[in-house]
Amino acid sequence: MPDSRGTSCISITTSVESRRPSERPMHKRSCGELRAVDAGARAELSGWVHRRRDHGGLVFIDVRDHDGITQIVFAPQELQAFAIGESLRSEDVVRVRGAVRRRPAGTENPRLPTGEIELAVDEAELVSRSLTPPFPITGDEDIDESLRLRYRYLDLRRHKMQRNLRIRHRIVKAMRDYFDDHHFLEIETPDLIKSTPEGARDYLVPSRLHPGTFYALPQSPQILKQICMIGGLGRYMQIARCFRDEDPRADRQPEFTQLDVEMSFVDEDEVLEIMEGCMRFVWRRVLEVEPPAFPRLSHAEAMRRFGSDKPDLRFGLELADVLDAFRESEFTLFRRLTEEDGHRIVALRYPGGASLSRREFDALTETAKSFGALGLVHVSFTNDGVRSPIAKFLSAETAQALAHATGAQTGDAVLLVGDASARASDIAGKLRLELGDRLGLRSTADFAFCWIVGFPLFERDPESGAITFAHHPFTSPAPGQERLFDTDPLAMRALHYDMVLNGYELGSGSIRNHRPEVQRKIFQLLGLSQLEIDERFGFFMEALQYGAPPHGGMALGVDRIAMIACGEPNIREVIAFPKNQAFRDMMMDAPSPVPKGQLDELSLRSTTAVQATAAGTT
RNA sequence: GGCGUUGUAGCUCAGUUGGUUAGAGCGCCGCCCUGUCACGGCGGAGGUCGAGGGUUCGAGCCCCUUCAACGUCGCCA
Repeated sequence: MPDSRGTSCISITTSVESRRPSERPMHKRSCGELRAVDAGARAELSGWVHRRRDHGGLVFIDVRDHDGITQIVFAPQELQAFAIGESLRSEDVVRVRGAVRRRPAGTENPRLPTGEIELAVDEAELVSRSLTPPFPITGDEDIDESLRLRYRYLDLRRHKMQRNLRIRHRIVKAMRDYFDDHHFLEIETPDLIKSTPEGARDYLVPSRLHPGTFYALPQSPQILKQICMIGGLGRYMQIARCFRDEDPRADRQPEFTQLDVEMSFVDEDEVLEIMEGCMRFVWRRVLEVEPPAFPRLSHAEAMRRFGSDKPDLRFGLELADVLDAFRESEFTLFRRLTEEDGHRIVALRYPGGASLSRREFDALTETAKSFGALGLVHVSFTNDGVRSPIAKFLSAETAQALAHATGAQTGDAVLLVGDASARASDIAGKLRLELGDRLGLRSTADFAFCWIVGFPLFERDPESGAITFAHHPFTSPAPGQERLFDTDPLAMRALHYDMVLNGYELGSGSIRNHRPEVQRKIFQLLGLSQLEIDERFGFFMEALQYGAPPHGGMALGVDRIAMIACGEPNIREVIAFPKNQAFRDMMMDAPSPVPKGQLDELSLRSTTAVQATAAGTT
């Protein structure tokens, strides 16, 4: 008896899961499926009314489902069906049956995959009426985003969202397949964990059973995946939700998804290799393009050549150092910069920039100022010679040196930014991106990956002056750096790496500390007392003392990867139910007040009076 | 939290130096139409010009306050 029950269970499951089109009842088809070869067959279609074209005596409806669009035709001879056909309106749900037939010669629609055929309806059922939608589901015009978010279920019907979520699915599926092939285990880690107040702010969840205490939602599964390594699991991956209670930014959600990876007994090269292999696999399989090998740049080199630690390598226009050209210059503003250490004068080639008007250069200068520049010097190389506001201070040799350093030709301009090194790099880096945009060099169809390596282990907080970690406190120093712990920690380099695509940081990773004494030393340098280390990370420090393997890994932002792959400017376009820029869910209206009784149960009392809604007062 | 942009019909938008009854396209409603596919034709309904206050004989337009969306900076293992 148990056997037969088990068998029947399995057979039900199997039959549902394997209902591929060919095995469904003969006439049930999707709206993207029918072709000329199906002419003559009977078919049943279900879907939404996409468009209607009512000719009085003949009604054409485009029916849409997840798979595509098929034209169906209602003729007056079919009395009952025709009455339904005439009554159909946008977004009504309809189920129809009839004969598939080739369209009359000359009326095929080459823009539809199903455009050679149509369904002649003889049986129709109005399954669901729709109110007139607040915005059109057809077409791809931009709709006010708050409307789209409020009626997300309608927005999701639109072609772009269907496409984007499909691409996202394929990306995540490819990631899982890749890591499965490489013998990784997908392991779920808990969402209710301990608050470890470093880095970002935690979301807290009050405990009913333990009044006055809180769980935290994970900012990332960092410690848990390291403990998986200590637990001997070898190779871990997870498509993980992460939660960070930071202030809203355009490209940020309070909860987001990471591809989280950790491996034991590996060095930096092995992690880079496996992660690069993953992205190349995903791009090959989902986008059918083969990205070139990822160049590796040191952090210092990226700042020097591109003015950014996440350089956009889709185009050149690299930063050129021209400090030396101004050592003897009469242009005192720049000559002074040469007289003390720590300054940069960066030259940027602006192809075709010599044709810009004075007014346009003024506007560009304003842009530079918005990046933090004190000013912007431009030098134009024209047929009539060199033109520049500082022309009278520019010797022929200096102009020549600028052209040589940047590769500027006649017709180009050179932009000059002089400042303290870090600021000059930053400003010039942003100007470079501005030029890339103006010249159309940042196509969403191009993909330029790279690695940034050789980060410092620590940096100085610009406000407090305190030493803080550059990545996170579990990052291992590079080999041989440990002797600097007590003498010059800011000079220590870390086994930390970033993956960058098209100017976006996709994520970062590191080799972790597996020796408890090194981990303790780092916590101490960050200013944690022994007591604080025990309270916050005691369980972790203890775990490290039971034979921790060397390990390392990485986390990549899935939302951002999907965004770039889809060519979208915003991660909200690749998330089914995103929150708006104020982190509100406009469909559900969250966050919202809760009934007082619910707070009482949690031993909570709000210090802010919120206008109670109907739901909040019950 | 700072700064910027936007807010006019269901949607996307126009609206002149402040001037009489606020417009267009699409959508919606009605009638006509048997080969359309952004169908077509005729007719119609639909507006607290985001909200509040002010200046003015008169405000969609000018001023102040405020709300919202979006962008941007601060912030963000």
